[in-house]
Amino acid sequence: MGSGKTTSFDIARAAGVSQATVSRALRNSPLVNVETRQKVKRIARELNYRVDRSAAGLRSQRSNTLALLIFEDPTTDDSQINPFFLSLLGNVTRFAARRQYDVLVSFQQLSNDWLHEYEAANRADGIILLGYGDYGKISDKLRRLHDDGGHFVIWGATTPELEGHAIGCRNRNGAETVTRHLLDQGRRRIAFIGGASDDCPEFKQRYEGYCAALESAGVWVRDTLRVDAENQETSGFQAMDRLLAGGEAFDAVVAASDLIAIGAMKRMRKAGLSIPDDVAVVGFDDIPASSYFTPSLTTMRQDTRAAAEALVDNLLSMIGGQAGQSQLLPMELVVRGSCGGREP
Amino acid sequence: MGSGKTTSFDIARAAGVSQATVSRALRNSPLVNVETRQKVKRIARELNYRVDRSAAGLRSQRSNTLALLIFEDPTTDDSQINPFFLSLLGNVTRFAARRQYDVLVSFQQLSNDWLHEYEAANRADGIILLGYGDYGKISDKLRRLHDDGGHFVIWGATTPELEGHAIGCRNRNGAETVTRHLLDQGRRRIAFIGGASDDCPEFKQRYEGYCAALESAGVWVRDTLRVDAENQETSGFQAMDRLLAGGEAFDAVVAASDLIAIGAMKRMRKAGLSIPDDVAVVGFDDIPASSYFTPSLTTMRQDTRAAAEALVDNLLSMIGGQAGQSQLLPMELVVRGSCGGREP
DNA sequence: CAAGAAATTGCAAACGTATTCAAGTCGTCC
DNA sequence: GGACGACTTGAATACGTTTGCAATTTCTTG
Repeated sequence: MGSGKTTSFDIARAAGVSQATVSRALRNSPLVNVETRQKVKRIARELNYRVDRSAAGLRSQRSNTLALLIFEDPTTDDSQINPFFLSLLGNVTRFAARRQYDVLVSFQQLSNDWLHEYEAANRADGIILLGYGDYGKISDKLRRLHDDGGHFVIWGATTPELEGHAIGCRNRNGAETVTRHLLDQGRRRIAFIGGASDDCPEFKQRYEGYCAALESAGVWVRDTLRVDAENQETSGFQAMDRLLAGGEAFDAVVAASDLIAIGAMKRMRKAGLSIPDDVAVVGFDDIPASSYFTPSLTTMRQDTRAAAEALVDNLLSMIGGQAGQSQLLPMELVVRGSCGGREP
Repeated sequence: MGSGKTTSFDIARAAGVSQATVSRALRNSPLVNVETRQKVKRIARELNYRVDRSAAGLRSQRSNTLALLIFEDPTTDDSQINPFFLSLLGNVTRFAARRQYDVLVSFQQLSNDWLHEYEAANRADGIILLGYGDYGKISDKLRRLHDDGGHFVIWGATTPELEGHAIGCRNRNGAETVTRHLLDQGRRRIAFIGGASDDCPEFKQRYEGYCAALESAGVWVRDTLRVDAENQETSGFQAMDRLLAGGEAFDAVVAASDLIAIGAMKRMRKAGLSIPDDVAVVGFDDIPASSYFTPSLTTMRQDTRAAAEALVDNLLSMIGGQAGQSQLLPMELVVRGSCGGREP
C-alpha cells in the first residue's frame, strides 16, 4: 500500500471531516453526531486503522496499562514460580482486559526501584503487587509511592498504613475454620508449620486463627508443636524434619501453605507415617498440585477470580481518582483425602 | 515538589546543556563527551527522572515491548491455564527483561484480530504466540502478518509457511526416545493417546515418533491402540474410557501430554489397574503436577528456559531487521515412577 | 422573529522525546 | 598558517494523538 502507516488524518480525509472529529468519534464522544461517528468508525475499520498507543499515551498521560509485579524470593530456584500467583496472574489479566486495560508482567526483586520504573515512566497507570507477606521491608517505598500520588494495590494482609491499598483473604478466619475441622475429627495434638513472625503477615494471621480455634476448644497451644517454614516445598520438608526430631507427638498438621504441606507430607512419608491415619494434614491456597498429590490435600482455597477482580477494580477506581477500599475475601474449605474427614 | 513531572528539559537546565544532549547522554550515545554523559546521568538519578515511554515510543516508533499472546481453547474451563504455557510465560518475561523489553500478556481467542490490536497500534514491537498446535486455522492471518512486515514467533511445529517464525521441540525425536524406553522395559502392547490429525501438529509428530520406534523394534502399530484426545485432563480420562471399552489389551501408554496422561491414569486407577505394574505410562511436558502425582509421571521434558530464550532472541533479531531462524530444541527424558523403569 | 441555548465541528496547541542538520571547538598535518 | 578532520553540542522539527476554545449551525422558546 501507500507510504507510511495510516493515521487519524487519513481517516479524516477519507471521511471528509477534521482529524479532531475522528479522534472524538473513535472514542465514542457524545460531542460528535451519531451518523458521523458511525461513518468514521466504518472507514477506520475498512482501512484497518488503530490508534497509536504511544501518541495517545503521550497526549493523555495515561497508558491504559497496569503493571503486575510479582516479587520472588531471590533465594528460590527461579524456575519455580509460586503457582498461586500464576493463577492470580491469569485472572488479573482477564479482568483487566475486560476493562480495556493491558497488563505488563514483571518479576522483581524487592530491592529494585519499580516505583519510578513504571508509573513515573508512564509505562503503567497503576501497579499490582504480588508477594507473600513481608511488605514491611518495602513499606517506606510504598509510603513514598502513596505520597507521590502513585496508584497501587497489594495482595496481602491489610496493615493500617496500607489502608485502602490491600486486598487479601480472611486468613485468621480461614485458619480457625480448618483447625476446627481437624478438631471435629477428634484430633487434639495439632501442629502448625509456618512462620509466626512479622515476616509474613499471612502466616502470622493463620497461626493466630489456629490458636484461637484450639483455645476455644479447650486445647492447649504448645510451642513445641510449632515450627517455622517459608513458603517452599523444601522448607516444609525441613520443618517436618525438625518437628519429628523434637519428639513431641502429634496427630495433625496445619501447614501455612500447600507448598509447605506437600513438603511436610513427603518427609512424613519418608518416616513411614500414614496420612491421614497417623497424621491428618491441611494446607492453604489450593494450588493445582494439591489435588494431584497423594493423598490429595485438604486446603483452604483462596478464590483467585474474586481476588483478581477486587484487585483490578480497586486499582482502577483509585486511578479514577476515588479513594481505595481494602477488602477481605472469604476462604473456602476444600475437603480432600489428607485430613481423613468428610465435607462438614 | 514543583509543578508537573520532571522532563528531559529539567535535566538539561540543571546540567547546563541542551535537551538533545540529555537525550543522547541517557542513551549512552558515543556522540556526547564522557564527562557530560556522566554528569547528566548523575543529575537524572538525583532528580529521579525517567524517560517517558510514551513520548519515546511515539518519536522512535518502537515500544520496547513484546506482546505474549496465549491462545486458550475456548472450550476449556477458563480458570485452568495450561501449566506448560505458564512456565514459558515466566521465562519469556525474564529473558525479555534482560534485553530491556517489557512483556504484555494477553489471553486470546483465535478469532480475535490481535494482529492490528498490538503491532499496528504500536503497543508492541513483536508478538509471541503460545498455543498448542492448530495454527492452521489462523495461517491466513499469520501470512498477512508476515506480509505486512509484522514481527512474530510462534511456539510449535515448524511448517514450511512458518519458516523462520517457529520455535519448537523435536517432538518426533522425543516420542521415539520415550517409546523406545518403554520397549526396553519389555513392553510390547503400547497404546497412544492423543490426536493424530492435523489439528495439533505436535501431537501428530509425537505419534509419528511413536510409530517409528515401534516399527524399528519390529512391533506392529495397531489402530485399535490409538485414541484421540485433546490437551486436557478430562479428555485424557475419556480417552482411556474408550480405550478400555475397546477391549484390546495393552501394557503401556504413551500420552501426548502430561495432562492427558494424568487424566488417563485417573481412569485406570478407577478401573483397578496398577501403574506401572499392569500398565506403564509416559507423558510430555513435565508440568509441575507430574512430579506430584502418584505414581510420579515419567515424561519428556521441554526445556522452557531454552525455549523462552530462543523465542525472545529470534523475535528480537527479526525486530532488528534480520531474518528469523526456526529452531528445534531437544527434549529430555525424565524417568519417574509411572514407567517402572530406571534412568537408562 | 429574535435571541439564547444546544449541538456539532474545526483550529491549533500541547504532550516529551529522538534525531537530522548545521555549527562550533580543538588539534594535526602539510 | 591554513585547511581538514575528529569530536561535541544545540536548534529545530516530527512523531500522532487529545482536548480547550472558538466558530458555526440548528433547535427552542418567549
